[in-house]
Amino acid sequence: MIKMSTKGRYGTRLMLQLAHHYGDKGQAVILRSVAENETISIRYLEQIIIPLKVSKLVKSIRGAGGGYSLARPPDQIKISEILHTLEGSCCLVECIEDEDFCPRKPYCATFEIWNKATQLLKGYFDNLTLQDVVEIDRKKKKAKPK
Amino acid sequence: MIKMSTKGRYGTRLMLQLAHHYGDKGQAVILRSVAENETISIRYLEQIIIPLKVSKLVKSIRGAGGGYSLARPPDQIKISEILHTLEGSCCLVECIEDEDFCPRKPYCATFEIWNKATQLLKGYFDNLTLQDVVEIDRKKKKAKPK
DNA sequence: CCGTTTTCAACATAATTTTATAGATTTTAT
DNA sequence: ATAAAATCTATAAAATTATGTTGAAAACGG
Repeated sequence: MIKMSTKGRYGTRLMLQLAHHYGDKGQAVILRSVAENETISIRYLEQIIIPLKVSKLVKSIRGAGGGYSLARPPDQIKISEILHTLEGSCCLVECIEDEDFCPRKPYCATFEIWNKATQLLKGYFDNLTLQDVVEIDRKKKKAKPK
Repeated sequence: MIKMSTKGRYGTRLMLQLAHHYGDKGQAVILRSVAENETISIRYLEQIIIPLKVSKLVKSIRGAGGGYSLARPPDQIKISEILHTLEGSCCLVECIEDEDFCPRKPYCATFEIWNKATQLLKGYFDNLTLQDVVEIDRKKKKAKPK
């Protein structure tokens, strides 16, 4: 399985929840409600949101009445940014980003094919914003309400 | 990191080695030589080659003078077959292949985007054969010999 | 034909990373 | 003060990655 880690998947869903409330007044979303809506452990979400905060994709407000919110409008957040933050990158193999990861690179044919596949993915996620996903979500919920 | 497991990566390199010797007379390749060429533990290669054998991508010959060889010509082995055997699939997320994996599917926007990304990858690996990779390899070695 | 070597085959174990949970602390609004 | 919420630290469970040990089949030399 060429799989995304749970961090990337859960993190995107978390960001999607925040995106849905972006612009609401008094809009900070608390992790507990995300945890309930998405049935993900709140403790795990805490670990996931830290890097999102560090990379300035979300803001936090502490204390009662606090919570998290997007640091920028959803149409200015690329999915590739989320993945890059949570997965390190959206590369299929480390040797693509990390120059020194593997000495075989200059004569490695498999590097070429993983690299090409990675470019395909990157191209897709670079041109996809949180706003796009919000719209997919709304359309889908409309088509099949409840 | 949306990463391929080492099984997929090492396994492809293993298959590439076998492909290079396909057609040689007395061509069975021993794992030890693959292990040395690719600097991968021979024990780990043994674990990787078992599923490749089960799915009939490689044949084995036991005993002295034995080894492994491709079960079909390299231009008739798709990279997607190798990945499917070793990774379970080349899906980014399990919910794409496994119907029952996640109940959120009917109203999950992220499913849509992981699915689309998976189709991109699948399309690429479905149209790429071991022979293609062998040619990339030969071209690369020619360009920068030794 | 017999034993030795070569190789695959099977099983068990160890190390590492990923995934997930738990408890205690700090900050802030009311 | 009190309660709500983020933050910090630790730990546990599971999967992935890797190694070690022994066994079994086939070829080969004598």
